[in-house]
Amino acid sequence: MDSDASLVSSRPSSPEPDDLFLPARSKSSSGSGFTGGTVSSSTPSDCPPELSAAELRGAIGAASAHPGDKLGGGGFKSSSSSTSSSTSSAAASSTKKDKKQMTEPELQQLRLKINSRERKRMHDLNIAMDGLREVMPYAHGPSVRKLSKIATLLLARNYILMLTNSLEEMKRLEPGPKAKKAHTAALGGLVLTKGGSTLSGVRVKVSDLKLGFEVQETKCNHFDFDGP
DNA sequence: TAGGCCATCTGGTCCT
DNA sequence: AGGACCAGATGGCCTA
Repeated sequence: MDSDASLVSSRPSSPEPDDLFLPARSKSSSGSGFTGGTVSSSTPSDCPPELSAAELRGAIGAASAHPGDKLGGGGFKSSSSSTSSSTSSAAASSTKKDKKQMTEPELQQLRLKINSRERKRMHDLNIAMDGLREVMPYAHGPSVRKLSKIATLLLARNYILMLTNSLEEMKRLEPGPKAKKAHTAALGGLVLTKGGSTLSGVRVKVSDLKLGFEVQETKCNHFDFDGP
């Protein structure tokens, strides 16, 4: 059936979305309840938050170009979907005709092609969602169910707010040598450089965010984006 | 069994 | 014109 059913089956003991929707601003400075380990920013999922749609598209396309449509073999309910990729050229040619002039099989081929594209698009979206899950301060592992999509998004939002608040708090502190280094590195990982073309990565122990956390530089994927 | 979550299909709209 | 994006509909799987 669902090709991803196995993934879904390992559902997390997801916190209620309402629970995730904490007023992060008011809580962030109090240490937070996150229990995750380290957060790595070395994956494409830590791309800056203000990529344009086109840029995001390019990044996703580069990162998740499916070599061959495995979806067709995924065993979905539509028995005909498995032929979609192999017949895309025929469908493409048929789309050049007026739809009213198209025969039933041609219309069907076109439909299959469109369905296949949509499947791929949704899978890319899920890959990005998995990337987001990976960097969330939440327990990972085979025995732990995945965060749901809505929970992932809400948790990510709060996590960003918490980090932002932590940075603001650090700014207020007298910057000693260690704090200054941490501050700089954290900024590098979280803030876009104006007109910049790359993003430096940091590795932050979330549990230490409050108490002068460790920062260790890591390699980071490069993201091309247009500065404001 | 109800409800939550998900994948897929589908038609419409927007964008390049 | 073709592809990307979006939202509604549908049906399957899983858990309480």
